[in-house]
Amino acid sequence: MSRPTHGMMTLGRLAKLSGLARSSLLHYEALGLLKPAGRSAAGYRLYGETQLERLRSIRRYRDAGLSLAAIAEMLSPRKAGASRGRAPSVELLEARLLELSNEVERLRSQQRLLARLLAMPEFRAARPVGDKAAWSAMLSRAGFSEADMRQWHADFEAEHPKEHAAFLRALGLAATEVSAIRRWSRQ
Amino acid sequence: MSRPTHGMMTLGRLAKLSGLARSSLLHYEALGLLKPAGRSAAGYRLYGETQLERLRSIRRYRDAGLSLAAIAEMLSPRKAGASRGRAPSVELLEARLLELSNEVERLRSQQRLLARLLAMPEFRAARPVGDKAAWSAMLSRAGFSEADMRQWHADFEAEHPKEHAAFLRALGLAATEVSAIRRWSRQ
DNA sequence: TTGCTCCTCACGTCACGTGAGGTGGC
DNA sequence: TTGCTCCTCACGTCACGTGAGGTGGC
Repeated sequence: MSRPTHGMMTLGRLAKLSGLARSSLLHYEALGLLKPAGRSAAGYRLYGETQLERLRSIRRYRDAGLSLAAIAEMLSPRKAGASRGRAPSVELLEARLLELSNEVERLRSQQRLLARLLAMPEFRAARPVGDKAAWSAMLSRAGFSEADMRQWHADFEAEHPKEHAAFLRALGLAATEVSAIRRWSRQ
Repeated sequence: MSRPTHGMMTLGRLAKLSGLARSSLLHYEALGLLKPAGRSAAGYRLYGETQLERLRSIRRYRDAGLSLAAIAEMLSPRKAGASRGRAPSVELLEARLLELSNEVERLRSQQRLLARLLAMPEFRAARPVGDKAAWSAMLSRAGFSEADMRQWHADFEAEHPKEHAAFLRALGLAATEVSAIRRWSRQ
């Protein structure tokens, strides 16, 4: 019961799989939100799929802005007298909630990248960036990956083509470079 | 200089206009992020358009996930030697950042509503909701306004028509009610 | 005069983050 | 043996929130 069973994982492993910090998981445990399935002989916390699933629920609700106290309330077994089982409609709404979380996460990562770019003194300086290579280098220093750059230009071009062009010209890029980037953004 | 000038506003007024809590504004002041333009004879803080603009910048960056310390760093006047003035490209990116903030806010409000709906015991109960009137009443108790309901069904129908239909049936609505809601969602 | 807003501390809260000091497993 | 992960306190941090006790303006 308290020895490592097949499929059991330790705190660090669960943290990695769930994408949460170890300190968060310990915090949830302190609040009574997430208990290990058991302990190893050496006292290590051991978790199973059940806990991972529960953690995913916690994340969904936390991402939706609920307080941990409210989540604990939601996930606690219903009081006596309430009908048992889950309504099928619950699954659908939870799926939708997850979708919203993912979309928010996508937008937030764009925000973070943009903010980092804006925070760069070289970018805020009044003089233009220069050419395409200098611009790529700056994006890279701001933490943009190759895929981020591509995605970012593609979104900009798709949503505001005129502003995208104006922006590239304002950077000091030559007309041929501007066209090249825009063509590549539309592919 | 410290008397109420035309266009000056007090703490509460600025809080309302900016959509932030008064305590947040006081906190920003304690950090040196936002200083009043002056004080009234009675000691009231007085703010002008300059401060409102600065606050909007703070919000944009905060919404993008920057810490207040990082924002203070960004908004502080550049060190000696740096070229003065703003690059025109900065404006464009800040506008984009604002757009992203607004979109995130829209999604987050949907999340909050959904989470509140999911938290309702009546909704989680295994027995179906019943008819259209009961469903509307439940949405209303979850904090949905008339516009929220409309928006929510419209999004659901537009993005996942099949799931929307399945969901409405799972609520226990009659086929005619399901069709009515879907038609109304597509208008 | 009533009711609302403002003031200044100071302490509370929420969701973690960060060591310090020590033990366990490939 | 080395390096990594784990353990348990306990205290720190970030961004506010919440009074307490008092003054100001229509």
